[in-house]
Amino acid sequence: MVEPRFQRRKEDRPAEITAAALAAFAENGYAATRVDEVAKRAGVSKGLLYLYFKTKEELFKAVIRSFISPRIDALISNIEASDLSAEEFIRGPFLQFARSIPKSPAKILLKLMVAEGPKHPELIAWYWENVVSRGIAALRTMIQRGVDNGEFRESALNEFPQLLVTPIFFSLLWTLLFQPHAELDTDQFIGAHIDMVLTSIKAERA
Amino acid sequence: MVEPRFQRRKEDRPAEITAAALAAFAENGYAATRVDEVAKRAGVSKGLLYLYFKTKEELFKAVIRSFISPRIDALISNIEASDLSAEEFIRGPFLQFARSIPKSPAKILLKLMVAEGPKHPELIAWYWENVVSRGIAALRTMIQRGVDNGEFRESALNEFPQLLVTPIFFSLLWTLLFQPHAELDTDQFIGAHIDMVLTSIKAERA
DNA sequence: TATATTACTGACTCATGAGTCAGCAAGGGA
DNA sequence: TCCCTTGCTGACTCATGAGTCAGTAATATA
Repeated sequence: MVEPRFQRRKEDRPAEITAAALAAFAENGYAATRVDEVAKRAGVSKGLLYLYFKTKEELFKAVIRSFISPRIDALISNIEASDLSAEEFIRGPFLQFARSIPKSPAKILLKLMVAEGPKHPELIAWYWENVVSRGIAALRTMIQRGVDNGEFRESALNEFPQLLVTPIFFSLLWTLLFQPHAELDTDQFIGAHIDMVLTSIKAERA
Repeated sequence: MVEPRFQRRKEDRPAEITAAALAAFAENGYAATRVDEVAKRAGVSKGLLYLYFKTKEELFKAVIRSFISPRIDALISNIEASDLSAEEFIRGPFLQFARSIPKSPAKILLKLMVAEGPKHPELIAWYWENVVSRGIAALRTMIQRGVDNGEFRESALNEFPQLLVTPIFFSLLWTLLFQPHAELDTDQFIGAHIDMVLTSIKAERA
C-alpha cells in the first residue's frame, strides 16, 4: 500500500493557505516572503496556491480579512447585551478583552497593517468600516451609558473613546519591538491605565 | 559656457542620500523601494550611492539613525535642566513635545521600525539604548520629582512612566492608517490624556 | 474495472532590481 | 596649461522570485 502523494481537499485548502501565509508574513513581512515559502508551509505546491488566490496581493488581503479577530465582534455584542454598570463592564469584560489582545496574533496584524496597509486603500477602508468605526461606536455607547447612569461625569472620554484603548496599542508596539530588551507586564500596564481613567472620570460622590 | 554634468560634493552627499531614502522608504517601504529610485531622488547615480553605503541595508540603518529626532535629546536635557514644578513641566514643555511628534516625520520612522526593525536586531538595540531607555528614565525622574515635591501621590506612573506617552503612539498609528477616513485632533487628544493622568495622580489637597 | 473529471504538481519563463566596474570628467596643484 | 587625483556615472551581470501551464494522479461516476 503506497501513500498517495497528495490528497484532494478543496474545502480546507484556502484556510490552510491563509494560516500559513499569516505565519510567513509575520516572520518576514509581505515583500520578503516568497510565495513558494507560503506554499511549502501549507504543504502544497505553488501552483495550487495560485488556483485559490489570483496573486500574492490577493492572498495578502485574504489573510488580513480572515484573521481580523472575531474578538471585536464578540466585544461589540457583549457591550450591547450586557446589563452590567459601565464601571463593572470596564473592569470586567472590557479589561479582559484589552489584556488578551497583546497576547493574540493581533501583533502580527498590526505589523502587516502598518507596513503594507497604506499601499492597499480598499483594505484600510474595509478595516475601518468593519472593525474600527464599529468598535469606537460601541465604546462610546458604553461610556455614554455610564454618564446617563450618573456613574461618570461628562469628560473628554465622550469625544475620544480611544483614550480607553491607547495602552493596548502601546503594548503591541512595545512587545513587537523591544520584547527582548525590556519586558513590559502588559496586564498590569493596561490595568493601571484603566484605573487611571476611571479615577479621573468617576462622578464625585455628592 | 557649458553646465557641468555633475559637481563633486563629497561632504553633502550622505545626508542628501539619507534624506532621499527616508522619503522613498516612507512611500513604499523598505523592500519595495528601488535603490535606483533613491539615487534619482538624491540627484545622483546608483553607483555613487554604493560608494557611500555598502549595501541597501546599510543605507536603511543609516536612515534610521540619522533621523532619530534630536527632539528626544532636547527633551531629556530639558527635564534635567528645568526648574519648573512637575505639573508645570508636564503641562508646558512635555505637552508641547508630545503634540509635536504626530506632526513630525516620526510617523515614517515608526512605520519603518515596525515593518523592518525586527529583522535588524542591532538597530533595535541601538534605538533602545539611545532613545527609548533614556527617554523612560528621564520621564521617571520627572515623575519622581513630582512625588518628592508632594505634588503627586505614589501611583502606577512611577512604575510605568510609559503611561504618559501612550496617546502619542496611538496618534501616530491612527494618522498613519486612518487619516483619510477619520481625522483625529491629536493636539486635543493628547491634551485630554494628560489632563486625565494629572487628575488621577495629583495629591489630594490636605 | 474502465473512463471522465479535476485537484494538484513542479519545472519553466521572464521581469525585476541589487550590486559591480571600467571609464569619464571636475577641480586642485604644479 | 597640463596633469593627476578622485568623485562620479550608467550600462552591465546575475540571482531571485512572481506567475504559468502542460502534465499527473486522486477521486467520482458508469
